[in-house]
Amino acid sequence: MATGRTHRPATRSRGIPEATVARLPLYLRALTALSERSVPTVSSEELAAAAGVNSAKLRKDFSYLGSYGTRGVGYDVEYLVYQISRELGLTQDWPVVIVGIGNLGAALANYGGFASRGFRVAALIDADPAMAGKPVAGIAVQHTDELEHIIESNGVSIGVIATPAGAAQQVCDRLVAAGVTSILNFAPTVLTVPDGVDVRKVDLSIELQILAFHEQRKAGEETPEGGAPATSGRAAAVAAAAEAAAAADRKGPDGDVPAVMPA
Amino acid sequence: MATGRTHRPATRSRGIPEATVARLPLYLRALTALSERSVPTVSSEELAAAAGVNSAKLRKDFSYLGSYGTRGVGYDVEYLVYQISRELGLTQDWPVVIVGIGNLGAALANYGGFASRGFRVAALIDADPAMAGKPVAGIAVQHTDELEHIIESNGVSIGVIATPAGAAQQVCDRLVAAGVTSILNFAPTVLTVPDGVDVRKVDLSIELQILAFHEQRKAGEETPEGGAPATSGRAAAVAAAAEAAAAADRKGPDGDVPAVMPA
DNA sequence: GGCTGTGAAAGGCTTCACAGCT
DNA sequence: AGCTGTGAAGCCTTTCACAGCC
Repeated sequence: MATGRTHRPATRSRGIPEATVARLPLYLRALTALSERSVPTVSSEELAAAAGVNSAKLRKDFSYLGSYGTRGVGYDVEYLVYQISRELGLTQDWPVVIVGIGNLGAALANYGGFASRGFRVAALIDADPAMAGKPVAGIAVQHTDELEHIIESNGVSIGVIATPAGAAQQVCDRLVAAGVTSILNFAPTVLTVPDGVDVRKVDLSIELQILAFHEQRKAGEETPEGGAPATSGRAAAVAAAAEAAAAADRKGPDGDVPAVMPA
Repeated sequence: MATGRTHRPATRSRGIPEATVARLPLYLRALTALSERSVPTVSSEELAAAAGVNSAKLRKDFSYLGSYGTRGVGYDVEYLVYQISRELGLTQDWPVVIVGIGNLGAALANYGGFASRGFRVAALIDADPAMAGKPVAGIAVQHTDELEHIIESNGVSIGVIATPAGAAQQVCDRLVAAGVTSILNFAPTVLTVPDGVDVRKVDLSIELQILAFHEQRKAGEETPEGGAPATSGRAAAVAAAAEAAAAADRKGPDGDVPAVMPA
Protein backbone atom coordinates (compact mmCIF):
# COMPACT_ATOMS: atom_id res chain seq x y z
CA MET A 1 0.00 0.00 0.00
CA ALA A 2 1.88 2.97 1.24
CA THR A 3 5.32 1.55 0.81
CA GLY A 4 7.53 4.48 0.03
CA ARG A 5 10.08 3.52 -2.60
CA THR A 6 10.31 -0.08 -1.71
CA HIS A 7 10.02 -2.10 -4.86
CA ARG A 8 7.93 -4.82 -3.42
CA PRO A 9 9.83 -7.98 -4.17
CA ALA A 10 6.66 -10.04 -3.94
CA THR A 11 6.64 -10.44 -0.18
CA ARG A 12 9.64 -12.51 0.64
CA SER A 13 10.21 -15.50 2.82
CA ARG A 14 7.11 -17.55 3.42
CA GLY A 15 5.21 -15.07 1.26
CA ILE A 16 2.19 -13.88 3.16
CA PRO A 17 0.19 -11.64 0.83
CA GLU A 18 0.20 -8.00 1.74
CA ALA A 19 -3.59 -7.92 1.87
CA THR A 20 -3.53 -10.69 4.43
CA VAL A 21 -0.93 -8.95 6.58
CA ALA A 22 -3.14 -5.88 6.67
CA ARG A 23 -5.98 -7.95 8.08
CA LEU A 24 -4.06 -9.86 10.73
CA PRO A 25 -4.31 -6.98 13.24
CA LEU A 26 -8.06 -7.05 12.73
CA TYR A 27 -8.26 -10.71 13.55
CA LEU A 28 -5.96 -10.22 16.47
CA ARG A 29 -8.19 -7.59 17.97
CA ALA A 30 -11.29 -9.72 17.59
CA LEU A 31 -9.49 -12.71 19.09
CA THR A 32 -8.25 -10.66 22.00
CA ALA A 33 -11.79 -9.63 22.80
CA LEU A 34 -12.86 -13.27 22.72
CA SER A 35 -9.92 -14.23 24.86
CA GLU A 36 -10.93 -11.73 27.50
CA ARG A 37 -14.37 -13.25 27.59
CA SER A 38 -12.68 -16.62 28.02
CA VAL A 39 -14.15 -18.04 24.85
CA PRO A 40 -12.08 -21.16 24.14
CA THR A 41 -12.74 -21.74 20.45
CA VAL A 42 -14.29 -19.87 17.56
CA SER A 43 -15.42 -20.81 14.07
CA SER A 44 -14.26 -18.99 10.96
CA GLU A 45 -17.80 -17.74 10.55
CA GLU A 46 -18.00 -16.19 14.00
CA LEU A 47 -14.54 -14.71 13.96
CA ALA A 48 -15.07 -13.29 10.52
CA ALA A 49 -18.22 -11.54 11.68
CA ALA A 50 -16.40 -10.09 14.65
CA ALA A 51 -13.60 -8.82 12.45
CA GLY A 52 -15.90 -7.50 9.76
CA VAL A 53 -14.75 -9.72 6.89
CA ASN A 54 -16.21 -12.79 5.24
CA SER A 55 -15.33 -16.26 6.37
CA ALA A 56 -13.81 -17.53 3.14
CA LYS A 57 -11.34 -14.71 3.18
CA LEU A 58 -10.47 -15.35 6.78
CA ARG A 59 -9.85 -19.05 6.20
CA LYS A 60 -7.72 -18.29 3.19
CA ASP A 61 -5.75 -15.77 5.23
CA PHE A 62 -5.13 -18.26 8.00
CA SER A 63 -4.10 -20.88 5.50
CA TYR A 64 -1.05 -18.76 4.71
CA LEU A 65 0.04 -18.96 8.32
CA GLY A 66 -0.38 -22.70 8.59
CA SER A 67 -3.10 -25.10 9.66
CA TYR A 68 -4.06 -23.79 13.03
CA GLY A 69 -7.70 -24.85 13.10
CA THR A 70 -9.52 -28.08 13.79
CA ARG A 71 -12.05 -29.32 11.27
CA GLY A 72 -15.51 -29.65 12.66
CA VAL A 73 -14.56 -27.47 15.61
CA GLY A 74 -12.90 -24.16 14.76
CA TYR A 75 -9.87 -22.33 16.04
CA ASP A 76 -8.40 -22.31 19.52
CA VAL A 77 -8.55 -18.68 20.55
CA GLU A 78 -5.43 -18.51 22.73
CA TYR A 79 -3.34 -20.43 20.28
CA LEU A 80 -4.36 -18.22 17.40
CA VAL A 81 -3.68 -15.08 19.39
CA TYR A 82 -0.18 -16.30 19.95
CA GLN A 83 0.43 -17.38 16.38
CA ILE A 84 -0.79 -14.12 14.89
CA SER A 85 1.11 -12.05 17.43
CA ARG A 86 4.24 -13.91 16.59
CA GLU A 87 3.68 -13.57 12.88
CA LEU A 88 3.21 -9.84 13.24
CA GLY A 89 6.28 -9.54 15.40
CA LEU A 90 4.36 -8.39 18.44
CA THR A 91 5.89 -10.88 20.81
CA GLN A 92 8.87 -8.62 20.90
CA ASP A 93 9.00 -5.08 22.15
CA TRP A 94 9.18 -2.23 19.64
CA PRO A 95 10.46 1.07 20.90
CA VAL A 96 8.87 3.91 18.98
CA VAL A 97 9.56 7.62 18.84
CA ILE A 98 6.92 10.20 18.05
CA VAL A 99 8.17 13.38 16.44
CA GLY A 100 5.94 16.43 16.52
CA ILE A 101 4.00 16.78 19.74
CA GLY A 102 1.13 18.96 18.66
CA ASN A 103 -2.45 17.91 19.12
CA LEU A 104 -2.01 14.82 17.05
CA GLY A 105 1.31 13.79 18.53
CA ALA A 106 -0.16 14.12 22.00
CA ALA A 107 -3.15 12.06 20.95
CA LEU A 108 -0.84 9.35 19.68
CA ALA A 109 1.24 9.42 22.84
CA ASN A 110 -1.90 8.88 24.87
CA TYR A 111 -3.26 6.20 22.59
CA GLY A 112 -3.65 3.03 24.60
CA GLY A 113 -3.58 0.79 21.57
CA PHE A 114 0.16 1.16 21.22
CA ALA A 115 1.41 0.09 24.59
CA SER A 116 -1.02 -2.79 24.64
CA ARG A 117 0.38 -4.31 21.48
CA GLY A 118 4.09 -4.50 21.97
CA PHE A 119 4.82 -0.91 21.11
CA ARG A 120 6.54 1.25 23.64
CA VAL A 121 6.81 4.99 23.32
CA ALA A 122 10.53 5.47 23.86
CA ALA A 123 10.50 9.23 23.39
CA LEU A 124 8.47 12.24 22.36
CA ILE A 125 10.35 14.78 20.30
CA ASP A 126 9.42 18.31 19.35
CA ALA A 127 11.20 21.20 17.69
CA ASP A 128 9.73 23.80 20.01
CA PRO A 129 12.17 24.53 22.86
CA ALA A 130 9.23 25.60 25.00
CA MET A 131 7.90 22.05 24.86
CA ALA A 132 11.11 20.49 26.12
CA GLY A 133 10.67 18.92 29.51
CA LYS A 134 6.91 19.16 29.50
CA PRO A 135 5.28 15.86 30.28
CA VAL A 136 2.84 14.45 27.75
CA ALA A 137 1.21 11.15 28.56
CA GLY A 138 3.66 10.84 31.41
CA ILE A 139 6.74 11.26 29.23
CA ALA A 140 8.91 14.36 29.13
CA VAL A 141 9.13 15.87 25.67
CA GLN A 142 12.68 16.14 24.32
CA HIS A 143 14.09 18.59 21.86
CA THR A 144 14.83 17.69 18.26
CA ASP A 145 18.53 18.13 18.93
CA GLU A 146 18.42 14.89 20.86
CA LEU A 147 16.87 12.93 18.01
CA GLU A 148 19.91 11.01 16.82
CA HIS A 149 21.03 10.23 20.32
CA ILE A 150 17.61 8.94 21.34
CA ILE A 151 17.27 6.72 18.29
CA GLU A 152 20.66 5.20 18.74
CA SER A 153 20.69 4.64 22.46
CA ASN A 154 17.24 3.08 22.42
CA GLY A 155 17.70 1.06 19.26
CA VAL A 156 14.57 2.56 17.77
CA SER A 157 13.65 1.26 14.36
CA ILE A 158 10.11 2.65 14.06
CA GLY A 159 9.39 6.37 13.93
CA VAL A 160 6.10 8.24 13.86
CA ILE A 161 5.99 11.62 12.16
CA ALA A 162 3.26 13.98 13.35
CA THR A 163 4.88 17.27 12.40
CA PRO A 164 3.59 19.89 10.03
CA ALA A 165 4.02 18.92 6.39
CA GLY A 166 6.86 21.35 5.90
CA ALA A 167 9.07 19.66 8.46
CA ALA A 168 8.26 16.08 7.64
CA GLN A 169 10.87 15.29 5.01
CA GLN A 170 13.65 16.77 7.06
CA VAL A 171 12.60 14.84 10.14
CA CYS A 172 12.30 11.74 8.02
CA ASP A 173 15.84 12.15 6.69
CA ARG A 174 17.23 12.48 10.17
CA LEU A 175 15.30 9.49 11.45
CA VAL A 176 16.53 7.36 8.58
CA ALA A 177 20.12 8.55 8.93
CA ALA A 178 19.99 7.65 12.61
CA GLY A 179 18.83 4.13 11.84
CA VAL A 180 15.04 4.11 11.65
CA THR A 181 13.78 1.74 8.97
CA SER A 182 10.01 2.02 9.34
CA ILE A 183 8.05 5.24 9.36
CA LEU A 184 4.43 5.99 10.03
CA ASN A 185 3.69 9.34 8.47
CA PHE A 186 0.77 11.52 9.53
CA ALA A 187 1.98 14.62 7.75
CA PRO A 188 0.15 15.28 4.50
CA THR A 189 3.17 15.01 2.27
CA VAL A 190 4.95 12.40 0.19
CA LEU A 191 8.14 11.22 1.85
CA THR A 192 11.16 10.11 -0.10
CA VAL A 193 13.23 7.41 1.54
CA PRO A 194 16.04 5.10 0.50
CA ASP A 195 15.40 1.49 -0.42
CA GLY A 196 14.92 -0.70 2.55
CA VAL A 197 12.90 1.84 4.49
CA ASP A 198 9.14 1.32 4.77
CA VAL A 199 6.76 4.21 4.91
CA ARG A 200 3.09 3.97 5.71
CA LYS A 201 0.89 6.97 5.51
CA VAL A 202 -2.23 7.92 7.41
CA ASP A 203 -3.99 10.86 5.94
CA LEU A 204 -7.01 12.18 7.70
CA SER A 205 -8.25 14.41 4.94
CA ILE A 206 -7.89 11.78 2.25
CA GLU A 207 -10.28 9.49 4.03
CA LEU A 208 -12.84 12.25 4.23
CA GLN A 209 -12.44 13.01 0.56
CA ILE A 210 -13.13 9.41 -0.33
CA LEU A 211 -16.28 9.53 1.77
CA ALA A 212 -17.33 12.74 0.06
CA PHE A 213 -16.97 11.05 -3.31
CA HIS A 214 -19.36 8.29 -2.36
CA GLU A 215 -21.66 10.68 -0.55
CA GLN A 216 -21.93 12.74 -3.69
CA ARG A 217 -22.81 9.66 -5.68
CA LYS A 218 -25.59 8.85 -3.29
CA ALA A 219 -27.05 12.33 -3.47
CA GLY A 220 -26.91 12.37 -7.24
CA GLU A 221 -28.59 9.04 -7.57
CA GLU A 222 -32.07 9.91 -6.30
CA THR A 223 -34.17 7.03 -5.14
CA PRO A 224 -31.20 4.73 -4.76
CA GLU A 225 -33.44 1.66 -4.88
CA GLY A 226 -31.47 0.34 -1.93
CA GLY A 227 -33.65 2.68 0.10
CA ALA A 228 -31.71 4.81 2.50
CA PRO A 229 -34.36 7.18 3.78
CA ALA A 230 -34.27 10.90 3.12
CA THR A 231 -30.82 12.34 2.79
CA SER A 232 -30.86 13.94 -0.60
CA GLY A 233 -31.65 17.64 -0.69
CA ARG A 234 -29.33 18.09 2.22
CA ALA A 235 -26.07 18.79 0.50
CA ALA A 236 -27.35 21.64 -1.61
CA ALA A 237 -29.30 23.24 1.19
CA VAL A 238 -26.27 23.61 3.36
CA ALA A 239 -23.83 25.04 0.87
CA ALA A 240 -24.79 28.63 1.54
CA ALA A 241 -24.42 28.64 5.30
CA ALA A 242 -21.04 27.05 4.82
CA GLU A 243 -19.47 30.06 3.25
CA ALA A 244 -19.43 32.20 6.37
CA ALA A 245 -18.02 29.61 8.71
CA ALA A 246 -15.37 28.56 6.26
CA ALA A 247 -13.92 32.03 6.28
CA ALA A 248 -13.96 32.11 10.06
CA ASP A 249 -12.11 28.81 10.28
CA ARG A 250 -9.39 30.03 8.02
CA LYS A 251 -7.76 32.14 10.69
CA GLY A 252 -7.82 29.32 13.24
CA PRO A 253 -4.52 28.52 14.92
CA ASP A 254 -3.32 25.35 13.32
CA GLY A 255 -1.15 24.12 16.11
CA ASP A 256 -0.10 20.88 14.53
CA VAL A 257 -0.14 18.87 11.34
CA PRO A 258 -1.55 21.84 9.70
CA ALA A 259 -2.37 23.45 6.56
CA VAL A 260 0.69 24.02 4.46
CA MET A 261 -1.84 23.10 1.93
CA PRO A 262 -4.88 25.13 1.45
CA ALA A 263 -6.79 24.14 -1.57
CA MET B 1 -11.91 -1.15 1.51
CA ALA B 2 -13.54 -0.22 4.73
CA THR B 3 -17.05 -0.13 3.45
CA GLY B 4 -19.19 -1.31 6.31
CA ARG B 5 -21.97 -3.52 5.08
CA THR B 6 -22.31 -1.96 1.72
CA HIS B 7 -22.46 -4.68 -0.87
CA ARG B 8 -20.34 -2.97 -3.43
CA PRO B 9 -22.47 -2.80 -6.54
CA ALA B 10 -19.36 -2.48 -8.68
CA THR B 11 -19.01 1.27 -8.35
CA ARG B 12 -22.07 2.70 -10.01
CA SER B 13 -22.56 5.40 -12.53
CA ARG B 14 -19.51 6.15 -14.64
CA GLY B 15 -17.65 3.43 -12.73
CA ILE B 16 -14.45 4.88 -11.41
CA PRO B 17 -12.48 2.08 -9.75
CA GLU B 18 -12.24 2.32 -6.01
CA ALA B 19 -8.44 2.24 -6.17
CA THR B 20 -8.49 5.25 -8.43
CA VAL B 21 -10.84 7.20 -6.18
CA ALA B 22 -8.46 6.59 -3.29
CA ARG B 23 -5.65 8.20 -5.27
CA LEU B 24 -7.51 11.24 -6.52
CA PRO B 25 -6.93 13.15 -3.25
CA LEU B 26 -3.23 12.47 -3.66
CA TYR B 27 -3.19 13.93 -7.15
CA LEU B 28 -5.25 16.83 -5.97
CA ARG B 29 -2.78 17.69 -3.26
CA ALA B 30 0.16 17.56 -5.64
CA LEU B 31 -1.70 19.66 -8.16
CA THR B 32 -2.64 22.20 -5.53
CA ALA B 33 1.00 22.62 -4.64
CA LEU B 34 1.85 23.17 -8.31
CA SER B 35 -1.00 25.59 -8.66
CA GLU B 36 0.32 27.66 -5.78
CA ARG B 37 3.65 27.87 -7.51
CA SER B 38 1.79 28.98 -10.62
CA VAL B 39 2.97 26.05 -12.69
CA PRO B 40 0.69 26.02 -15.75
CA THR B 41 1.07 22.47 -17.03
CA VAL B 42 2.53 19.22 -15.84
CA SER B 43 3.36 15.90 -17.46
CA SER B 44 2.14 12.58 -16.15
CA GLU B 45 5.71 11.77 -15.23
CA GLU B 46 6.22 14.86 -13.11
CA LEU B 47 2.86 14.75 -11.44
CA ALA B 48 3.26 11.07 -10.70
CA ALA B 49 6.57 11.71 -8.99
CA ALA B 50 5.03 14.47 -6.89
CA ALA B 51 2.18 12.24 -5.85
CA GLY B 52 4.37 9.23 -5.20
CA VAL B 53 2.91 6.88 -7.81
CA ASN B 54 4.07 5.74 -11.23
CA SER B 55 3.05 7.53 -14.36
CA ALA B 56 1.26 4.68 -16.09
CA LYS B 57 -1.04 4.32 -13.14
CA LEU B 58 -1.71 8.02 -13.07
CA ARG B 59 -2.58 8.14 -16.74
CA LYS B 60 -4.86 5.17 -16.39
CA ASP B 61 -6.52 6.83 -13.41
CA PHE B 62 -7.12 10.03 -15.32
CA SER B 63 -8.44 8.11 -18.28
CA TYR B 64 -11.42 7.10 -16.13
CA LEU B 65 -12.28 10.73 -15.59
CA GLY B 66 -12.06 11.64 -19.25
CA SER B 67 -9.44 12.97 -21.62
CA TYR B 68 -8.19 15.99 -19.78
CA GLY B 69 -4.62 16.07 -21.06
CA THR B 70 -2.97 17.24 -24.25
CA ARG B 71 -0.69 14.86 -26.11
CA GLY B 72 2.79 16.12 -26.45
CA VAL B 73 2.21 18.66 -23.68
CA GLY B 74 0.71 17.33 -20.48
CA TYR B 75 -2.12 18.40 -18.21
CA ASP B 76 -3.33 21.89 -17.47
CA VAL B 77 -2.91 22.24 -13.72
CA GLU B 78 -5.86 24.50 -12.95
CA TYR B 79 -8.20 22.55 -15.14
CA LEU B 80 -7.25 19.28 -13.54
CA VAL B 81 -7.62 20.71 -10.05
CA TYR B 82 -11.13 21.66 -10.94
CA GLN B 83 -12.03 18.38 -12.58
CA ILE B 84 -10.73 16.27 -9.74
CA SER B 85 -12.33 18.49 -7.12
CA ARG B 86 -15.61 18.16 -8.90
CA GLU B 87 -15.29 14.43 -9.26
CA LEU B 88 -14.58 14.09 -5.55
CA GLY B 89 -17.47 16.33 -4.66
CA LEU B 90 -15.28 18.99 -3.11
CA THR B 91 -16.80 21.85 -5.02
CA GLN B 92 -19.61 21.70 -2.55
CA ASP B 93 -19.36 22.24 1.16
CA TRP B 94 -19.57 19.29 3.51
CA PRO B 95 -20.54 20.01 7.09
CA VAL B 96 -18.97 17.45 9.41
CA VAL B 97 -19.48 16.65 13.07
CA ILE B 98 -16.77 15.21 15.26
CA VAL B 99 -17.96 13.09 18.15
CA GLY B 100 -15.58 12.44 21.03
CA ILE B 101 -13.39 15.41 21.86
CA GLY B 102 -10.47 13.72 23.57
CA ASN B 103 -6.94 14.17 22.40
CA LEU B 104 -7.70 12.77 19.00
CA GLY B 105 -10.94 14.64 18.51
CA ALA B 106 -9.20 17.89 19.39
CA ALA B 107 -6.42 17.10 16.95
CA LEU B 108 -8.97 16.52 14.23
CA ALA B 109 -10.79 19.73 15.04
CA ASN B 110 -7.54 21.62 14.67
CA TYR B 111 -6.52 19.82 11.52
CA GLY B 112 -6.13 22.35 8.75
CA GLY B 113 -6.58 19.82 5.99
CA PHE B 114 -10.31 19.62 6.59
CA ALA B 115 -11.38 23.21 6.29
CA SER B 116 -9.14 23.66 3.31
CA ARG B 117 -10.85 20.99 1.26
CA GLY B 118 -14.52 21.74 1.43
CA PHE B 119 -15.08 20.21 4.82
CA ARG B 120 -16.44 22.37 7.56
CA VAL B 121 -16.53 21.34 11.18
CA ALA B 122 -20.16 22.04 11.98
CA ALA B 123 -19.98 20.84 15.57
CA LEU B 124 -17.87 19.12 18.20
CA ILE B 125 -19.78 16.73 20.41
CA ASP B 126 -18.74 15.06 23.63
CA ALA B 127 -20.48 12.98 26.26
CA ASP B 128 -18.71 14.66 29.15
CA PRO B 129 -20.89 17.45 30.56
CA ALA B 130 -17.75 19.16 31.84
CA MET B 131 -16.62 19.64 28.25
CA ALA B 132 -19.81 21.37 27.18
CA GLY B 133 -19.21 24.98 26.26
CA LYS B 134 -15.44 24.68 26.24
CA PRO B 135 -13.92 25.98 23.05
CA VAL B 136 -11.75 23.63 21.03
CA ALA B 137 -10.24 24.97 17.85
CA GLY B 138 -12.51 27.96 18.23
CA ILE B 139 -15.71 25.95 18.42
CA ALA B 140 -17.71 25.37 21.58
CA VAL B 141 -18.10 21.71 22.42
CA GLN B 142 -21.70 20.56 22.66
CA HIS B 143 -23.17 17.76 24.69
CA THR B 144 -24.22 14.46 23.17
CA ASP B 145 -27.84 15.24 23.98
CA GLU B 146 -27.75 17.76 21.16
CA LEU B 147 -26.54 15.25 18.60
CA GLU B 148 -29.75 14.65 16.71
CA HIS B 149 -30.63 18.30 16.71
CA ILE B 150 -27.22 19.33 15.41
CA ILE B 151 -27.24 16.78 12.62
CA GLU B 152 -30.66 17.74 11.46
CA SER B 153 -30.40 21.48 11.63
CA ASN B 154 -27.05 21.55 9.89
CA GLY B 155 -27.87 18.92 7.33
CA VAL B 156 -24.81 16.91 8.28
CA SER B 157 -24.24 13.77 6.27
CA ILE B 158 -20.67 12.96 7.32
CA GLY B 159 -19.75 12.07 10.89
CA VAL B 160 -16.38 11.44 12.49
CA ILE B 161 -16.21 9.12 15.47
CA ALA B 162 -13.28 9.66 17.82
CA THR B 163 -14.78 8.20 20.97
CA PRO B 164 -13.51 5.26 23.00
CA ALA B 165 -14.28 1.92 21.39
CA GLY B 166 -17.02 1.16 23.86
CA ALA B 167 -19.11 4.14 22.85
CA ALA B 168 -18.56 3.98 19.12
CA GLN B 169 -21.39 1.71 18.02
CA GLN B 170 -23.93 3.60 20.06
CA VAL B 171 -22.76 6.93 18.67
CA CYS B 172 -22.79 5.44 15.21
CA ASP B 173 -26.38 4.27 15.58
CA ARG B 174 -27.48 7.71 16.68
CA LEU B 175 -25.63 9.41 13.85
CA VAL B 176 -27.19 7.10 11.31
CA ALA B 177 -30.65 7.44 12.79
CA ALA B 178 -30.32 11.21 12.58
CA GLY B 179 -29.42 11.09 8.91
CA VAL B 180 -25.67 10.65 8.61
CA THR B 181 -24.74 8.38 5.71
CA SER B 182 -20.94 8.47 5.79
CA ILE B 183 -18.82 7.74 8.82
CA LEU B 184 -15.12 8.04 9.44
CA ASN B 185 -14.31 5.81 12.37
CA PHE B 186 -11.22 6.26 14.52
CA ALA B 187 -12.40 3.99 17.29
CA PRO B 188 -10.75 0.59 17.18
CA THR B 189 -13.93 -1.36 16.72
CA VAL B 190 -15.99 -2.80 13.90
CA LEU B 191 -19.12 -0.77 13.26
CA THR B 192 -22.33 -2.29 12.02
CA VAL B 193 -24.40 -0.02 9.83
CA PRO B 194 -27.41 -0.43 7.56
CA ASP B 195 -27.06 -0.68 3.82
CA GLY B 196 -26.46 2.63 2.15
CA VAL B 197 -24.19 3.93 4.89
CA ASP B 198 -20.46 4.06 4.20
CA VAL B 199 -17.90 3.50 6.89
CA ARG B 200 -14.20 4.12 6.57
CA LYS B 201 -11.86 3.20 9.31
CA VAL B 202 -8.57 4.70 10.40
CA ASP B 203 -6.73 2.60 12.88
CA LEU B 204 -3.54 3.92 14.33
CA SER B 205 -2.36 0.72 15.91
CA ILE B 206 -3.06 -1.39 12.83
CA GLU B 207 -0.67 0.66 10.76
CA LEU B 208 2.06 0.20 13.33
CA GLN B 209 1.46 -3.51 13.43
CA ILE B 210 1.87 -3.75 9.69
CA LEU B 211 5.16 -1.89 9.98
CA ALA B 212 6.27 -4.21 12.74
CA PHE B 213 5.59 -7.18 10.50
CA HIS B 214 7.87 -5.87 7.78
CA GLU B 215 10.43 -4.68 10.28
CA GLN B 216 10.61 -8.15 11.69
CA ARG B 217 11.15 -9.56 8.25
CA LYS B 218 14.03 -7.20 7.64
CA ALA B 219 15.69 -8.15 10.89
CA GLY B 220 15.35 -11.84 10.15
CA GLU B 221 16.60 -11.56 6.60
CA GLU B 222 20.28 -10.63 7.02
CA THR B 223 22.04 -9.18 4.00
CA PRO B 224 18.89 -8.36 2.09
CA GLU B 225 20.77 -8.24 -1.22
CA GLY B 226 18.74 -5.15 -2.16
CA GLY B 227 21.50 -3.25 -0.44
CA ALA B 228 20.25 -0.44 1.70
CA PRO B 229 23.39 1.48 2.54
CA ALA B 230 24.09 2.40 6.13
CA THR B 231 20.99 0.82 7.52
CA SER B 232 22.27 -2.70 7.88
CA GLY B 233 24.08 -2.74 11.17
CA ARG B 234 20.96 -1.79 12.98
CA ALA B 235 18.94 -4.62 11.62
CA ALA B 236 21.53 -6.99 12.92
CA ALA B 237 21.63 -5.35 16.30
CA VAL B 238 17.89 -5.49 16.60
CA ALA B 239 17.84 -9.07 15.46
CA ALA B 240 19.92 -10.12 18.40
CA ALA B 241 17.72 -8.36 20.89
CA ALA B 242 14.74 -9.79 19.10
CA GLU B 243 16.01 -13.31 19.48
CA ALA B 244 16.35 -12.93 23.20
CA ALA B 245 12.91 -11.43 23.55
CA ALA B 246 11.37 -14.05 21.32
CA ALA B 247 12.93 -16.86 23.29
CA ALA B 248 11.71 -15.35 26.51
CA ASP B 249 8.26 -15.00 25.08
CA ARG B 250 8.21 -18.53 23.84
CA LYS B 251 7.78 -20.06 27.22
CA GLY B 252 6.13 -17.08 28.89
CA PRO B 253 2.41 -16.94 29.44
CA ASP B 254 1.20 -14.94 26.54
CA GLY B 255 -1.73 -13.60 28.48
CA ASP B 256 -1.01 -10.33 26.78
CA VAL B 257 -2.55 -8.02 24.27
CA PRO B 258 -5.11 -6.60 26.56
CA ALA B 259 -7.62 -3.93 26.43
CA VAL B 260 -9.61 -2.38 23.72
CA MET B 261 -8.20 0.99 24.49
CA PRO B 262 -9.31 4.46 25.36
CA ALA B 263 -9.08 7.56 23.29
C1' DG C 1 -22.98 -33.09 10.77
C1' DG C 2 -19.93 -29.47 11.03
C1' DC C 3 -16.14 -26.82 9.80
C1' DT C 4 -11.49 -26.23 7.98
C1' DG C 5 -8.16 -25.96 4.19
C1' DT C 6 -7.54 -25.21 -0.56
C1' DG C 7 -7.61 -25.81 -5.65
C1' DA C 8 -9.91 -23.39 -9.24
C1' DA C 9 -12.63 -19.58 -11.14
C1' DA C 10 -13.64 -14.84 -11.22
C1' DG C 11 -12.73 -10.19 -10.63
C1' DG C 12 -9.90 -6.12 -9.98
C1' DC C 13 -5.62 -3.56 -10.22
C1' DT C 14 -1.18 -2.56 -12.11
C1' DT C 15 2.10 -2.57 -15.65
C1' DC C 16 3.47 -2.81 -20.36
C1' DA C 17 3.98 -1.01 -24.64
C1' DC C 18 2.51 1.39 -28.40
C1' DA C 19 -0.93 3.74 -31.47
C1' DG C 20 -2.35 8.26 -32.06
C1' DC C 21 -2.55 13.18 -31.42
C1' DT C 22 -0.11 17.86 -31.14
C1' DA D 1 9.82 14.56 -30.77
C1' DG D 2 7.00 14.29 -26.95
C1' DC D 3 3.43 12.75 -24.21
C1' DT D 4 -1.28 11.11 -23.61
C1' DG D 5 -4.79 7.46 -23.77
C1' DT D 6 -5.63 2.64 -23.78
C1' DG D 7 -5.93 -2.32 -25.26
C1' DA D 8 -3.74 -6.38 -23.63
C1' DA D 9 -0.96 -9.03 -20.43
C1' DG D 10 0.26 -10.19 -15.92
C1' DC D 11 -0.32 -10.18 -11.16
C1' DC D 12 -2.84 -10.04 -6.93
C1' DT D 13 -7.05 -10.59 -4.30
C1' DT D 14 -11.46 -12.35 -3.48
C1' DT D 15 -14.95 -15.67 -3.90
C1' DC D 16 -16.63 -20.23 -4.85
C1' DA D 17 -17.35 -24.77 -3.80
C1' DC D 18 -16.04 -28.99 -2.15
C1' DA D 19 -12.73 -32.66 -0.58
C1' DG D 20 -11.00 -33.97 3.68
C1' DC D 21 -10.84 -34.42 8.51
C1' DC D 22 -12.91 -34.31 13.16
